[in-house]
Amino acid sequence: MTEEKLQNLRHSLAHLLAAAIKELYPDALPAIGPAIENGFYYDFEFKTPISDADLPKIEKEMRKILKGWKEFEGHEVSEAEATEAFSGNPYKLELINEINQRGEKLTLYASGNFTDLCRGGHVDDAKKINGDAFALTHTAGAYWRGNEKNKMLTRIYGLAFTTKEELDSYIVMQEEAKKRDHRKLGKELELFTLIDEVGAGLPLFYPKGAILRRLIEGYITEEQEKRGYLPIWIPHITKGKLYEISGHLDKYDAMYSPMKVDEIDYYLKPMNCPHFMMLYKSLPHSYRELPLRYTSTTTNYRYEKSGELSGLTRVRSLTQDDCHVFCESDQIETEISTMAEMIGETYKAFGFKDFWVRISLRDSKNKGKYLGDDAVWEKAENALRSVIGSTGWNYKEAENEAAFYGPKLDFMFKDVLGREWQLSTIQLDFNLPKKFDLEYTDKEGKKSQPVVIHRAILGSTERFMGILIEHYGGAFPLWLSPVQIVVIPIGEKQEEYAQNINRLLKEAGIRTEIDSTNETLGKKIRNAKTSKTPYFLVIGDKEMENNTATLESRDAGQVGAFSAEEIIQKLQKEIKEKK
RNA sequence: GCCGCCUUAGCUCAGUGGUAGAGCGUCGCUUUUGUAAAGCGAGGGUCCUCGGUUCAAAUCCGAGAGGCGGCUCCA
Repeated sequence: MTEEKLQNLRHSLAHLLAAAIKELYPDALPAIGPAIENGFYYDFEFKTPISDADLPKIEKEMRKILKGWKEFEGHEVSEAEATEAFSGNPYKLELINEINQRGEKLTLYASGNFTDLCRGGHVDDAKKINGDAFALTHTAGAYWRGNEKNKMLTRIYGLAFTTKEELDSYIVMQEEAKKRDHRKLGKELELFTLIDEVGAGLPLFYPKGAILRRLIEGYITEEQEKRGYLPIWIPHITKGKLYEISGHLDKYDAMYSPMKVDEIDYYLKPMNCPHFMMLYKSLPHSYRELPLRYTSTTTNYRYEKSGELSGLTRVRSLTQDDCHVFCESDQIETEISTMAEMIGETYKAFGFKDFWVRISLRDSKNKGKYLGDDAVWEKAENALRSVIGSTGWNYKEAENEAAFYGPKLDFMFKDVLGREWQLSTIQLDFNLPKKFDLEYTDKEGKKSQPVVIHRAILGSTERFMGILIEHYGGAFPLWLSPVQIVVIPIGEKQEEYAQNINRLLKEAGIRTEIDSTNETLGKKIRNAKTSKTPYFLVIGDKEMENNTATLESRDAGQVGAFSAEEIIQKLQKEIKEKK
């Protein structure tokens, strides 16, 4: 079945859902019901609330109605006719009005005794809908037209495929994906946790999680320093004055309430840009220093709405690998190119292939609403386009998506449940240099204003970790594994010898753990495997006699018996290659 | 924040108005193990919190906190 036909099938099922709802809840008002990835949804205003428990009943009704359906009959109607047909339904009336305003034709589609306002796109014969190949999955609240000022409707989601087999295999896939959910693995592998008494959206990291964080952040630090990026450090609380200058104080809504220190308001920092600006401003600068690349990996605190929080992907304490490059406008393209190259290398190192880039540009028809010089905008937008165009990455240009202060690139990823998240970002900022009155002395000896490029590769360490955990399903490559090898003495007799091997590995910089518990070998191996550690060593009498240890790999099974030196060499070689 | 669901031992979860349960983990003893779970025993709970109904509440009702699925903005 073609993608278009599948869309038609799904859209037809949305109609069927609405028909069933009208039968079961005559006073419910249907609003809008499109086809989506893997299925469909329909939004309704219910007079009495329904919940997931009502779905089986609705599904049953859908199958019953489906039997009486043949084809979808469409016909054009006048505005008066349409308004008449949907009087009492403010949602449909709003849509009718808008369609009419746009000068488009109004069409109604009917099947059985259900009629809906619709632009078309259904299966030509309702018999083509397989009653076993769809399923209602869950209900959710959704604001009318996605605007929180509007009424909250009840959305019913459904899955739909051509055959029951496709539906079943999709459901099985979802079950498998749930096993890789970073929130589940975070607990199981002792990486991080959320604690009620600490607060919502404030994750705490166990030793293994802290090591993983350090490895990820350390990688970025190393890559940056190779390229002439300079570390800075900034405090986490700051006078309100700073945000008055930056303009965030009355515009930024995710700031925590201030605390009084000596009668003055101090804020937890929700972003780092103003501090970077101040540090730049506090020294005189020459064109010879540019581009000046300041970086800092530092935590921000943002008040995110409670309902928005989710594991590590949406939190209230987020650590950014932040960077601000101060440069001349002629240097924009080279700087962005370096950034893109670093981002590409980072994704490769962490095994990320599945992402796309959004290029947010200004509204070309309304250039007046943007801040900054037209020529600089032009340069910046072209630089973003040409750099991304030459990488071969998937990208979409999004006109009118740029901030008023500059265009940007956002790198988008999906989590195991198919939700999209932004990680890396490159943003031009023509506003802050002005607000902070930044300058440098140019070649002619005159004061000039630098361009600021804001950039984060990880985006936030927490979110990056969430995506990373799911990407590997917790089975990290050797260089990223919090524990790289478990040393397993079979019994007490080998304990001392095993401790010695463990020490040699540790001294060589290998992250090890020794399992000295009073358990059977089988149990110790099971524990090593369920912890997803890349390697383990078995040490019994045989190994002791030959001064070796038996190496087994998570991915490749038994490797063989080696001396401690050989094992160290093997692991170090693999770490170097993979990284 | 809003709509819906959920919250019982460290973890996964049974338990629908009448004295709080299981498996795993933890601790102790026995066992000293050769490639995915040894045996026995012990300990562990303000049943998320506060309030209400009831002779009696983990269970029913209300409010709050936290988690989950969505909606708008964002890393």
